[in-house]
Amino acid sequence: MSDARPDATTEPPATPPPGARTTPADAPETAPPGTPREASVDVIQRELTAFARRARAAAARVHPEIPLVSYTLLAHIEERRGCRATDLAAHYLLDKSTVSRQLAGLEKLGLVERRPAPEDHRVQVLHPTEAGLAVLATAQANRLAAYQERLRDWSGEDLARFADYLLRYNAAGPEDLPASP
Amino acid sequence: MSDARPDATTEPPATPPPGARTTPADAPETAPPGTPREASVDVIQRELTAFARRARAAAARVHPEIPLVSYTLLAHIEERRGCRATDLAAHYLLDKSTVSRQLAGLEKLGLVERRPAPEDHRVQVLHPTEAGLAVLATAQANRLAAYQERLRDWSGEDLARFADYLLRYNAAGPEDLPASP
DNA sequence: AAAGAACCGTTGTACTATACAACCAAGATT
DNA sequence: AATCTTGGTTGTATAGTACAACGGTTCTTT
Repeated sequence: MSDARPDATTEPPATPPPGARTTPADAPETAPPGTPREASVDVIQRELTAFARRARAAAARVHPEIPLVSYTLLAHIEERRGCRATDLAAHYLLDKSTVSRQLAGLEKLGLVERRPAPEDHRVQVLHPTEAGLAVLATAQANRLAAYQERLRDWSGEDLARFADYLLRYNAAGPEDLPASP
Repeated sequence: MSDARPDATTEPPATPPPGARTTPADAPETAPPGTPREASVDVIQRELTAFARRARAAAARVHPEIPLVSYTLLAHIEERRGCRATDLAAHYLLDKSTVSRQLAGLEKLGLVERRPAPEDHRVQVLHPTEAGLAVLATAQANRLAAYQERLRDWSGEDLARFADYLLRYNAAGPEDLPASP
């Protein structure tokens, strides 16, 4: 309660927007049994958006150590031991230049290492350094812990299903992601 | 267009991860029935993160009309007819200055209107203009349509449950959101 | 009532993330 | 060889954001 925040902590509109909605969805706080598809989709849209929106704001707080979004890239590099910059760009829908600069930053911080590929002399194979792995490990641990905490009260079944839904949602590919600003 | 993203799903796993863990976008795994809590949480964490990351990238494509992230703010203003700038800042964990500038942009585009409050002369009550409402309606429609498309194959039950999970997840409040970098 | 604290919003400054375009270097095609 | 293609870097520009300092307001306290 640091500040006066009368309206809110949660995204779902306190008051169902009267009219002006394109859908009859009144954004129920908890989806009742007979929720029509449109309503559910609307809620999903809004909630995912809310998540994405807040995620950015919260990011800095979680690992201020890694000053960059490039934490993600580092994670990816680690995940598949050794990858090219282009892979990262493709995977995250980023421009080559962006990735290039991010990597430059990571390298300057001593978190990644680039090695020329023996075969193709154009590519550089990226590897996390020791420091990179360490940073990554703690960051990951922190984040996972935070999620564990947040999801503490959930039943195992719900967790599994939620995870499943998310996988399914994301599996559709990044192309047409209609998400939040 | 020589995009940097020919495909995000086809990138060759330069070195396939030895473990069971793959990247969501590459290998949509399905959470097996007996998934332990930790695994589920891990998946949830990763998938939500992935979503957040991609969301930003996709944002511009969806509504290029509204050049700003401020679409969100506009939506919020509309949602609760009339609100103050500080509310927005608090709600989205943004700095006052950021909100101020975003609003300036929206105003310059003729999408919002600020009126001094009769009572308190410090505050300005924000209202969407006609144009603002229109823009918002179409943007919302587009986005919803995109989601509908993406979720086309889902059963009504799954949609309802997914929506429910998201609500539940987000309801915990923005404070400790441990999300993606 | 005067002084001070608290609040709302703007402006100055700075930095990150990002895109697009132009470019260079190394392979691949013809 | 000449030309396309691909991987990466650099130049330039633009959002979005934060932090700090500030000028008005309103509320509290003396």
